[in-house]
Amino acid sequence: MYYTGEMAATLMEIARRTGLSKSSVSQCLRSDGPKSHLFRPETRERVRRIAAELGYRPNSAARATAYGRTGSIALLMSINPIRSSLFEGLLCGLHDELHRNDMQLAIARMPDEELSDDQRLPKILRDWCCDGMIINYTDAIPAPMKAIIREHQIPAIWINSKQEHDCVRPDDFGAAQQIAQRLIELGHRRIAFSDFSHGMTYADPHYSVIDRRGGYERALADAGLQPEVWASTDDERIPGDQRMAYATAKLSARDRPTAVIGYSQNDLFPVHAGALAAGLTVGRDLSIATFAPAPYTHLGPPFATCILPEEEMGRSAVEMLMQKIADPAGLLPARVLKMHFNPGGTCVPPSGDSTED
Amino acid sequence: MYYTGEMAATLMEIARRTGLSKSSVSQCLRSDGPKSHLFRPETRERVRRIAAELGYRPNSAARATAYGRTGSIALLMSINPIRSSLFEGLLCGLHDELHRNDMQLAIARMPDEELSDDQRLPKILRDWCCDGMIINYTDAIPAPMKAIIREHQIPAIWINSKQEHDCVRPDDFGAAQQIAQRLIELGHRRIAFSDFSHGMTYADPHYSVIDRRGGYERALADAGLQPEVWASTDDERIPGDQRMAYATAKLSARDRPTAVIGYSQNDLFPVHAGALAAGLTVGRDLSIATFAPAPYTHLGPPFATCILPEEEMGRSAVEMLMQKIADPAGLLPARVLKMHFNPGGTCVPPSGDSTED
DNA sequence: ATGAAAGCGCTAACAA
DNA sequence: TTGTTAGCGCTTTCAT
Repeated sequence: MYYTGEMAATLMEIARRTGLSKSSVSQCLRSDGPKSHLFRPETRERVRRIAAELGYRPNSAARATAYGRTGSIALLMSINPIRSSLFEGLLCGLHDELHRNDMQLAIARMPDEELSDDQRLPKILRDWCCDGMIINYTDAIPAPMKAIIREHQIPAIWINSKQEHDCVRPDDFGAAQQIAQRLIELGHRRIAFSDFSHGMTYADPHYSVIDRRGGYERALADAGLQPEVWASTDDERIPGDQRMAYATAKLSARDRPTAVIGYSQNDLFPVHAGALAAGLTVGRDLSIATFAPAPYTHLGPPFATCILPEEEMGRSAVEMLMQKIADPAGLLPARVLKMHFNPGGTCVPPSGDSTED
Repeated sequence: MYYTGEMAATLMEIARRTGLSKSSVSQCLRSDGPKSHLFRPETRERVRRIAAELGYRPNSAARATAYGRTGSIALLMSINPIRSSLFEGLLCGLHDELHRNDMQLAIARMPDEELSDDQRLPKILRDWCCDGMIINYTDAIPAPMKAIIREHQIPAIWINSKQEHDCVRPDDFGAAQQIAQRLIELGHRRIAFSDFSHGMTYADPHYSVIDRRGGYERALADAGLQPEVWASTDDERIPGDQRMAYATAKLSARDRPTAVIGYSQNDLFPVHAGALAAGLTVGRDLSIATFAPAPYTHLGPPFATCILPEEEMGRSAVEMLMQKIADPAGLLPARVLKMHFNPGGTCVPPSGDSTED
């Protein structure tokens, strides 16, 4: 039943050794207990010491049974590839805030196939084993999942997704608009937007695919400029090994763009290489900018970057979830997080050699 | 206590409605229960139906209290930046195998500072709340963590780290050796190894930093070739914005290497760009290869890559952990996972224009 | 300042 | 084939 031959220490054992009762020991051991301050400091100290000697570890399952809260929340994700880069910071933020609340994080990934079969539901949905959920499903949200959460009124916060309520997400539209405006202010007239990975080839893309491009187009429209989008379409796909050549061609043209905004860093690498091939130096002859958790720094001057507020999103989500757990009925307004623009070293005025309007 | 005004359904409630006893209901509901097959199919069906109607979700805390197992395992990580790329596949592997065992994954990240202060230990170490741990600490392993795991004899498997026992890791040495041998077989005589990020600047680097370079050097030595390492040293740092220039210089020399092995993809981007700047075409004039979860495909032909067996590592770790939970005393021999080499499109014979020995 | 007792929801050994 | 009983380790209420 336990790891060792000897049983693990319990409250009962400590009670025996200290001559106190089980409930007294329980109180003494918890600094937050409703009556813990009623005990003599010396008593509490004695209890602590014995507990330490015995290597006592509270059985959190038993506590959860009695207390009615598990002390853990779950992060739900699709089993389909997530942008793992988004993960590191998010985890930090979640951890930070959870730790402040002395709670744990469980991770659950859901293959869509299994959700149809009730028997094979992930434990996390089948059992009652967490106090709330943070949902990182951005699209193609499995119906059974939503149903279960609704029926059982499980406190849940959506992240990285556009929802009216109980939701946190970065302001992708605003960020893209901001980048484009900065470039326009610097004097750029031809600004391209590259999104090789998505383009219009997905029926139901992540909202950021729409919004980043949307913000860019809005900024250009407001300034009376023509947008130029480099993206795969249903008619014209741009596979990985052709992107660099594509960029080279575009950047070799007489009316080439003087700046390129990439949907992500991955959309900028081929642009960077294409610029080199076209004889241009990024950060001098060509400005580039993108969206990422942190500026890319291994390829010359740091890429100008709108910083994805991953940590903040994690912290906000937990914060909101705590409120939701306290008051499951209340609807929380969506939080839209501003992104900070780090100009890095790749955002400069257009150089003289390019065609000015 | 519960989410809704109405209490959540319990075994007791189902017992009441079916006219059965609590324990009968418990057995009927679990297909794996020791006595579940003793009940009439019609009884079991009735119980199932009522449970479903009531929206019954087993309280896994209560179950854990009674059964003595939590049904979850924890992944321990440092709070310091991990290679997040390593994360996606690992998570898949862990999830796969855990799901087969109907278990859950908890994530815990440990800031080193807090570990000194006993009061602020992460819940995961302070409480008894998982059946075992998978440890992703590769270096600078916090002493209190090790102590707790040892004292409480918590079943634990180390991943991504060199340990004698209870450990799974990729064969970085062998993989590097394999890459180098392939290049040598192709006719390359000058093969460089680039590790801009680490080099010799860290006192206690991840074992792969040593082993990848080591495997490379061994292969070259065996073939009687001179190694050429591009790495930061204590005397000569190569910051991010100088790497490309560094590579350009090296690749412009008359006795330039005809192939470069990068410690990671990030070490290859500057090389790729440097090659362009030096007028070389990667995959024709220059071969490159590296180690990664998957070949990089957004920059011309896919990078030749030794595939990090993340999923397999995750699965193996869980598998071993299950054994360890069953028999905590037994020592499991370390598993060293072979990597598969995917030649992609950047591994070709040296072209004629380079200096042949 | 401390203890006794009841109960959380579940499992398992033993009866019937 | 089903019920009874006794826990699991903890928290909380109510006495003292």
